[in-house]
Amino acid sequence: MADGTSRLAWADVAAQLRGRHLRLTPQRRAVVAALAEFEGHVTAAQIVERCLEEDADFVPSTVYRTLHLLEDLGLITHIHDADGREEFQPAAEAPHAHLICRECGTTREIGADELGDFLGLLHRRHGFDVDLSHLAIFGRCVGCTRG
Amino acid sequence: MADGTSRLAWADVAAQLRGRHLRLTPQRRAVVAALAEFEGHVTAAQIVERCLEEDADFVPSTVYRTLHLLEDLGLITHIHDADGREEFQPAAEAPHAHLICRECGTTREIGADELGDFLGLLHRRHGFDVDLSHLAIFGRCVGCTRG
DNA sequence: ATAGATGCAAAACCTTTGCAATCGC
DNA sequence: GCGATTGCAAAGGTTTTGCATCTAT
Repeated sequence: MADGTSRLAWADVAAQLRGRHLRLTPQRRAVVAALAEFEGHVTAAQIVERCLEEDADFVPSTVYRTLHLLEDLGLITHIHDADGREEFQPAAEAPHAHLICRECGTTREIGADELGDFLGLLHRRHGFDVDLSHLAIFGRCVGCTRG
Repeated sequence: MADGTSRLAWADVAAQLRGRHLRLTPQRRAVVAALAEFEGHVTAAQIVERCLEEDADFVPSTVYRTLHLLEDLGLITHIHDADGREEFQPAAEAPHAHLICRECGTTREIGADELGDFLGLLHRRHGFDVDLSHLAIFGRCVGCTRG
């Protein structure tokens, strides 16, 4: 996607599941819906909470299983946030990294194009292929530096 | 440090502690010694294990408390590894980032000089000051790409 | 002496797992 | 119906916390 905002496409989820003889259950719908709602980086806990609002019978293990399934299907990815918790995001068609402010916790996306030759440099120099969607860059954001 | 290898200086630890009326206990010595031994990125669990070898009376909570204290003092920093566990390292005088292979788990250090204008770019473009020592870059290393 | 540290044990947290029951296909 | 999926409940692993005791300064 050009604008950096990635959405989890229903069609993709359905297609992937059917293609592998996996099932589209209400619980999975709910998790996907929750992911779509947040439109960005979500903690597993946030998904659990959202799903519980919808249906009190929801259970965390199902959420985790679903999230890991979606990840296996290549539909979402996860990074670990500043506190070490899993934070999921739709697998963007245009992969992007995250700038995470250690002071206010704000997360901001930046695309590969904003990294300059960073990726190429690491590849040439170390033969290292960066997994951009798992790249969490910690530091201080503008606001906190000025404030 | 110029060579990228950072050591935790005893003098710094002692100075910081005394300056704040904190105490240099045997347990703290042991943790610092363990950190020095590994000379790099260490898991909290590794420190605990090492300390237990020295003295069976060691207790994990003390290790965690000490590590967090050292971090507060600015002597060490930590990142979260691929599994979300805390991984500590001496606060390098020459800060460096880490290349972490998601396949084999190998970690490799790279200095600011190897990042090209990456840091400057983020600063100019987003006003974002990267905390280099918390930068964990995930991807595939040379070995795993070739293999 | 006295504030700071430790050990212990328990809890908090996040995540995973086994298994019988259930339900989508 | 069959096999995938769920709920439940329990366990696993990591990190934190309260409190009485101890100790470096």
